[in-house]
Amino acid sequence: MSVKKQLFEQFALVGKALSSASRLELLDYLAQGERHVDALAALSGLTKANVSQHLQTLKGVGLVTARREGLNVYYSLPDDLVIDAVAALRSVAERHQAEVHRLVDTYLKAKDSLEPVEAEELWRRAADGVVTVIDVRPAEEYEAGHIPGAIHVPLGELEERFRSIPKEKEVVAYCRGPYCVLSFEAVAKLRLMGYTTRRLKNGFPEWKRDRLPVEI
Amino acid sequence: MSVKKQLFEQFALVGKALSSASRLELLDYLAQGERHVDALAALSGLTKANVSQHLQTLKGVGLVTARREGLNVYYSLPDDLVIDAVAALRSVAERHQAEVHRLVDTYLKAKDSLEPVEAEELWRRAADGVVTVIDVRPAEEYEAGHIPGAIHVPLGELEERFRSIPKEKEVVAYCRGPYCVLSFEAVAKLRLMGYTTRRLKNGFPEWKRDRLPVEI
DNA sequence: AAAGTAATCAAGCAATCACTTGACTATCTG
DNA sequence: CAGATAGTCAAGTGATTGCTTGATTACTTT
Repeated sequence: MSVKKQLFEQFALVGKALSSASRLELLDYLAQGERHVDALAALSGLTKANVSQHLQTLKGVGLVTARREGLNVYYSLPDDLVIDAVAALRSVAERHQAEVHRLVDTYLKAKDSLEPVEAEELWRRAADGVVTVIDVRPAEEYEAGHIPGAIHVPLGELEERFRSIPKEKEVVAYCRGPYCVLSFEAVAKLRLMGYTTRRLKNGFPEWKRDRLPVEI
Repeated sequence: MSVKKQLFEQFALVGKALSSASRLELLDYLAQGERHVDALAALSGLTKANVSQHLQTLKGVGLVTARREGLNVYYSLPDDLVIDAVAALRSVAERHQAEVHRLVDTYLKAKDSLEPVEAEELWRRAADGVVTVIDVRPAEEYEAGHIPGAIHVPLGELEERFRSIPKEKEVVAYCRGPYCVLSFEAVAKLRLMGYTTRRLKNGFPEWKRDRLPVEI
């Protein structure tokens, strides 16, 4: 085997030692200070024999050091390199997890976003302030009456005016009715910009018909 | 399973991905730049299918990213966190390896140091300048004749004079003969000071008897 | 010396892993 | 469309791993 391969083999041994959740947990406890085997077993909920084996594995690659004192063997971290190594794994995992979450979110929202919001649900959530309602109809129609608190953003002006819409909250777009394409297009554009967006199931006429509050 | 355990499970996945010498080698190539599967297979000497599998593993925890361009899929490192993680493993491995080497050396030298040097071997190595020869007998005996190039360091003056003995070279101490304790004691003291030291198997009288060169 | 406690060792099991082989998919080119 | 190429998938095999159980060692206390 080449020298290079041998080197990587050595590094891999360290990786192998760090490839078990139990061992990482033990290292986490040891990062707080010296512990003996029974204490670690109690903290982790593992059997004593199992903890002992994990500690041997860690000791085998220099991730922990042992010191006997009477009956007890105290384990501890030899230096900060160990903490650095665990932290590095953590960073990679966290960054990747964040990416996974984002992807899952996007996917789920994409599915949900095809499901339009019911008027009753929208009213309830708007009252809680957890959604932004936007009206994408032409100005005349907006001025003739709209859902209370709705921001008027005609579809043609969406590109210039989307900055006024907070990105944190879900956005619900509505227009003239269930077959009005304006809100579909608004949702599509906003989603491309990174918004969580859905359509109101029906439009403003239905809202009014259902005796829900109207602002002029 | 507890949230905490789940977290460690995630970190462990990253460790697992880093627990194979082949994968670390692939990451090393990718650290130099984007590469497609066949190129990595050629560089590493692994089969294409195997490289592909390793890359899937790495991608699974976000250690590499893939980009398709025509027939080729180009892999690369998503960010410096990956390099940091590998470097952390490397550091731990290297520190530990150094310790292992030190321990093995100490052990081997300790064993060897019990084996006295043969006169013929000493003469050969002294001619090469790779050993320092010290004479620990009293001044009168040294002045009556000694091994050429030998430094006179009577046992009683060892503590004050050891600074004149280079630490890099092996030190060979001799005195009156195989049963002369002076050289044993000198060896013991010098080893405590960190020297690599052995005794000459026999002493100066035997050296002279064997017609080896003498300096006065 | 005997009893008791902390830790380790040893054997065994199911699960997982690395690697191989051969088939399959995706993409480009003639 | 057929043929070629890059990459992936799927199944199988031997080796390794994590954990359990019960025995053994190391040390202290009585």
